[in-house]
Amino acid sequence: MTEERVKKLKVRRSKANTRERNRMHGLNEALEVLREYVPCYSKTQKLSKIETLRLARNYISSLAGILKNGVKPDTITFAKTLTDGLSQNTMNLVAGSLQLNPRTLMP
DNA sequence: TAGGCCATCTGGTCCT
DNA sequence: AGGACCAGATGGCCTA
Repeated sequence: MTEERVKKLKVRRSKANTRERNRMHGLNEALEVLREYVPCYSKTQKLSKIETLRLARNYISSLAGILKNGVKPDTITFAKTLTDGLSQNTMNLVAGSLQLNPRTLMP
């Protein structure tokens, strides 16, 4: 491979890295917006990416259930649906935001 | 100190 | 040829 070719490939890789970085920043911005739409949003105690996605999924599921049945569940049932499959830490945050004792969400 | 989370780099694949 | 997207690897930081 000629020196010129190697140089060209390095430049191309460097540009690709920059684009990839920007792409991931865009993805993170979108995730940040999503964080604001799910319960227990906090600027100081941010949920992890995976927990944000799981909570969003549960939240959508809860809201869909309310629309389908036309009945609003009690707070504990609502909170249990929201925290299904989430970490203990996130459960505590959700419980706090709904002014519930975290113990009420224990399995 | 181990495990979780994250940012970044990288090579592969697909599309224009 | 070059850009977008993706998944794996790696190293740094934080916390239980």
